[in-house]
Amino acid sequence: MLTLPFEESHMMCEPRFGANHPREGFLERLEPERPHDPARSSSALREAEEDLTDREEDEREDEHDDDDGLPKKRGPRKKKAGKEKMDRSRLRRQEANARERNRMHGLNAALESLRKVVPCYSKTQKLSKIETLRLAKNYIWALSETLSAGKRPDLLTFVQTLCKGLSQPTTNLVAGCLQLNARHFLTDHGGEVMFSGRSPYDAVYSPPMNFNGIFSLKQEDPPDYAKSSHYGMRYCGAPGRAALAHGSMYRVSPEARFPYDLHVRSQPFQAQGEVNGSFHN
DNA sequence: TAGGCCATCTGGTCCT
DNA sequence: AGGACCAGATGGCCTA
Repeated sequence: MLTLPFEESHMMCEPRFGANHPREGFLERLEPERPHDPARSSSALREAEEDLTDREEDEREDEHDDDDGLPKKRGPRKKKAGKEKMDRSRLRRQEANARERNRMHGLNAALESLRKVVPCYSKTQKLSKIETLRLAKNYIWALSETLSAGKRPDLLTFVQTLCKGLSQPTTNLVAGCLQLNARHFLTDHGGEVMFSGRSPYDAVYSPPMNFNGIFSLKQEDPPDYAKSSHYGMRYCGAPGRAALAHGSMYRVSPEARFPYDLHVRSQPFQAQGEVNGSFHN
């Protein structure tokens, strides 16, 4: 791990802190208001130790300067200047690291909020970053398709769209969230989700939970979705049945009932324009 | 134990 | 000059 910038040798030794070297205060000055993170704390502490060790060396040098009251030149000034430059460079690096951490934390926070508005959010079984982005893309696409069609999609088509390009575990998770049997989906090499050929309605539809308007089922969840999300899918009834072309890519007749109502802020949306407007708000 | 995922550090590049 | 952004490297953790 490249976590030992510049000189490392002193870090292998016992820290030489005196009782009057407040580490914590220094750390707080370095990176204020960060949530506790063991890994991060250790690295920050390491950085702080480096810095404090350097300062202590400076102070020790200064102690020898005034034995006879005259300022003594100890060692080349050039070296001191170089050391100051190095200290400054190191400090800037530490500050840059802190900014980078904060930036990544912001990115992760945004990703977490995205997780909460795509289907199948779970605190305990979090989607990976890449799967979250893929699922979000598919979700937007699926909703757009639904709007364009102007009618309810069938569940399996919807899930099929959701699962395009997702890994098998995530596909299973999505199918599980939607109370579908994942056996009915096959994934080809291109990541396209195919139906195996069995009737989708062989799958058991146990009553999905209405999760405050979000299309996230069977998951434990904070109850503030209705507040935080604009769009959701609400389960509204038992699915109909549709004929399948046996052994072919799964298609469902348009008459098949989709067991969900699309809702915008708990109101059935009427037009795509409204949705687009809301998105841009 | 290998592989996936993640957090962090780091140096480079671009922009203000 | 300094901050934001990015990608590569690295090591830790977890799971199959």
